[in-house]
Amino acid sequence: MLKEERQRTILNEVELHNRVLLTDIADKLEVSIDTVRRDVKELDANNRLRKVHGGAVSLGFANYSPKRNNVYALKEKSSIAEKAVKLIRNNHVILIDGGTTCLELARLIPDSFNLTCFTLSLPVAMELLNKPNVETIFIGGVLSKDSQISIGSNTIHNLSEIKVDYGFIGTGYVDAQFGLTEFDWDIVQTKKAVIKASKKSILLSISEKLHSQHRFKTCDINEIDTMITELEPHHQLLTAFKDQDIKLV
Amino acid sequence: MLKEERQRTILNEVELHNRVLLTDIADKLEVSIDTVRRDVKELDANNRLRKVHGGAVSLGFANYSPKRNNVYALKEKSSIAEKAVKLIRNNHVILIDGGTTCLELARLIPDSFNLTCFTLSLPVAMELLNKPNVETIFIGGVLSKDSQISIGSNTIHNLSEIKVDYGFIGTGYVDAQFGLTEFDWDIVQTKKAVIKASKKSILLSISEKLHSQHRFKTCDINEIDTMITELEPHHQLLTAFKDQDIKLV
DNA sequence: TTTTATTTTGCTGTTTTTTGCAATAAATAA
DNA sequence: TTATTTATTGCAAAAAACAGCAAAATAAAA
Repeated sequence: MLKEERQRTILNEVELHNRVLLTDIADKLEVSIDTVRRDVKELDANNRLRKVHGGAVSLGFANYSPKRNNVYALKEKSSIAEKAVKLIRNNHVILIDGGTTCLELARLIPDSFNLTCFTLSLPVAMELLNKPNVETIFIGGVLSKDSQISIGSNTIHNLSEIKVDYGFIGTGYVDAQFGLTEFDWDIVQTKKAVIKASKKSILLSISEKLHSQHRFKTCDINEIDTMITELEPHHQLLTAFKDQDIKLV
Repeated sequence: MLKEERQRTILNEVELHNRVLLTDIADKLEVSIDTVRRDVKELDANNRLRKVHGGAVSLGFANYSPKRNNVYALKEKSSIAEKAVKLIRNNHVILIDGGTTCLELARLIPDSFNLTCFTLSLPVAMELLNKPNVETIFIGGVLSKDSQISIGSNTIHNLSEIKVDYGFIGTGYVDAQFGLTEFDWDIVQTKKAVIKASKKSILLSISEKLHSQHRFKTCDINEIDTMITELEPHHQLLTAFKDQDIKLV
């Protein structure tokens, strides 16, 4: 039996079942487990599959990554996300909201971080699955087509049963006077639940969104513990928030 | 024996079996192994085949999809998904499992269909969000990195509270005797819950997965109502399933 | 035809690759 | 935690590849 044949068989088996055990392969091909191990190692090095403890998994399954070609103000959002990541400590339990800024935060979480992450955003969840040491828990519910997050009573109920260290929330509109507001009533209800589920709420908002408001109110500004923008904390645009009971980063 | 003749024989053998062993050829042609080696080396240099340690493989075999962005056996899976879509009626409430075949099913749901779709697969949910008339509900829970679906007790509990018309499930291993099996215990528990939550369970499986088994059992074959493969229902590979209380499509 | 040059082939010893085994370390499960 | 499974490492035997050489076969020239 040629090595190429063996490797082809291994690949077939992996593609077919998404995951295989080295012992099964060794058994099937009637070679020693060391040989299979070496083959899998080689295939892994060539990016044909991914080697895991005890076996191998297909790549096709773990490759999805949301595209971020056309993210508005990506630079600002990245800088916000960078500041946000600095707040996170190992073994924290956090909750990440939807939106591109939060997605950027998820993306920037280092591979080494050991975290438990709740989220109700589909793209954020996808991103978190790529982090080897993050346990991801999706808050289920009816999915909003626009924002790709869970909404509705079921979501709110699920959120009512958890309490996390930090809740990172994005928002539509922020104003020092009127607080956080949104265009969509369902989203507001969900965000309220997110804030309630968080010991500390961290608001991620680019400066453009400051001093704007809309129809439905999520909460007052002082219900938020920390607000992160791409600006320096003492920037003049933020003076209106300085008086409030809120930490600026 | 002419060199041309020998090389022709080698090529024939490679095209027929996709591979040859140098020793076999030397034996068959009654020449020294060095001669065969030299022939193969020459054929390799002319790109007629690919020389490997101990023998040679056909070109197609060697660079079989080096960087495949397409799904394994996509053709078969699409044909299964097409058959599955035909079972769905307007205003049905359905539940779609994970896996590439189920993802293909989600993709093939026509835009005109008015459905309520539960799912525990992240990629399937993403796909369903593109369907204008489908209300998508994600079953939350701990997310499995490998399979990108919700697993764990929370998922199972959530599933226990719904009852859908059709549950479309993919599976790792299927056997007429041993039923549906998986290699992962968590997945098995989840699939059990999916079957329980469905008035009718539809199994989607490409024929390659038939007559294979693994460690943990999901259920017996007769707990499934309908099995869809890419084969005709009367294909000989399916005879073992004909005796069972299961509908073949 | 005979002689010479060239290519092909098989053989020998050496080097490299592959494979399985055993001892130890690491990771996972109970 | 302890016990069991899986990984890693080094090693040795076997198989294969390689390089060089000489005999045999073939082609070309005298």
